[in-house]
Amino acid sequence: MYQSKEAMPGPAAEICERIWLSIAERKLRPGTRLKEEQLAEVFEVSRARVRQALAMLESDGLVTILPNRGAFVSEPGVDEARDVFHFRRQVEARVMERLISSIDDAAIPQLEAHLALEREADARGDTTATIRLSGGFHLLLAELSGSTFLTATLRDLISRSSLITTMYRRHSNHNCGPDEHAGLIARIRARDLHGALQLMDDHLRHVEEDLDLTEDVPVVRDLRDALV
Amino acid sequence: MYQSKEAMPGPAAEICERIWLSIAERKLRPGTRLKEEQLAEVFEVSRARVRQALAMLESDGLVTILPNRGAFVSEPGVDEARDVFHFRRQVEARVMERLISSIDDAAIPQLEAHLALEREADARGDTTATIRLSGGFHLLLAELSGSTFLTATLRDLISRSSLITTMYRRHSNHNCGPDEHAGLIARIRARDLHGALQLMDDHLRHVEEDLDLTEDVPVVRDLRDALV
DNA sequence: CTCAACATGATTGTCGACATTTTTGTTGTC
DNA sequence: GACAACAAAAATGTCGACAATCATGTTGAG
Repeated sequence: MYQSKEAMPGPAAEICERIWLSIAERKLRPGTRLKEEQLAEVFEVSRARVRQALAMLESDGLVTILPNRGAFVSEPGVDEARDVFHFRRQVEARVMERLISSIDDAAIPQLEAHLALEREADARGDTTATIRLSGGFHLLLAELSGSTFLTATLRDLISRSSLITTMYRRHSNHNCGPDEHAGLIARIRARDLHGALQLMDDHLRHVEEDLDLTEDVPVVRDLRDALV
Repeated sequence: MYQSKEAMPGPAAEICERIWLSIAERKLRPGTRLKEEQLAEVFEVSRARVRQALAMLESDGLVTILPNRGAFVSEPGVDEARDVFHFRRQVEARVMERLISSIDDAAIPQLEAHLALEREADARGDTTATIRLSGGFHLLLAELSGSTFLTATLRDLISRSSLITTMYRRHSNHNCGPDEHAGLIARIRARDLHGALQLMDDHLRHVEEDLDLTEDVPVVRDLRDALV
């Protein structure tokens, strides 16, 4: 879990970014093997860079590295998926508590500006940007709450949520609509903690309910684990 | 935040371990610069190894890496310290909820076995082992709760708590006594959720109150940040 | 024909050397 | 004597080549 957003090894972060985007766009499907040499060629960087990037992505839970075997796009199971969403609801609740008890009015415009970006991306049908900005909204909430820890944790959770969403979503991809975000801003402005908590919880459950978490897809990466 | 305890680059983990221990033993004080070459010489490994280890320790919050400047033992401020403890109380509460709702009796002996180790270390005055085992108890609780996420998060929190404790502790180092852990086991065995939550919260507050978090020690690492 | 042992190819892991950046020390000028 | 520009030293960042490991394909004995 990287905490400072921009202080990490700059050039490697860009590789992360592009791989992340490819996963979000479903170009890279879960289970796909990520060969270092290949990535190095595609991105025109050294293999060491790729290695750094993969290590970061692993700590974000997006890829799984098997020693001497290679890196794969993670395939979170349904139990892990539910775990992530369950925990995320808790964390976002804590964020909201802190935020409402400490936010000053000067911060509200930041939220509205972000919301505007979301609506714009949504309007022009830019799915990738929508997913990204949607997570960014929640992350912004955490940053404004002033807790570096909540921020770091939520950042991790959002990455995983995104991957889970791309794996298990069944309907179209309204990954979490800007409208509900607008409602959250309204509650925050009114310092309505109870309402905000309620809406946030509904919001997150809504996202989870859009997923098909009925059956586990036990695509094992290592056959040794399959025949146990 | 590394999740799988043993699946990380094995040899590098050992370096982590030893640095971690040195920090816990207060051999390495917060703010100390960690030169890669020097560490490589001491541990008789390549500099690349040291680099890996430092990257891990950074993600655990124990060291801070400034690009092109080097790695330093982190110096969490009082606000960050309170943040960590506050969040940790929340996480440990969630752990306890899950644990008590899902634990089976076969797991109890594991807790007791761990407690025995703690008592033994405490009895022979092995401070380092005591600190380590004390954190390990809480981590074991998380593992038994079955949530990989809670476990990973708590693991991170415990690392930071340990560093904070070494920085701000004022009394002797009864970092969190085995006796309170025994109480927790009793509550768990009795499936007494309310009592367990209460005791856990007291326990953690107790640890925090033993610290001197009155004044921030603004030891800046980069002078450029000091004269702003 | 089956299976085990071996050889081959591909991929990851590791290390040492070089380039870059920062810091420290020196010199020279005003 | 103070300060700025420059030079030397040290530490970090980066890269390419080699070694270790794993998967695959082949061969040969039973």
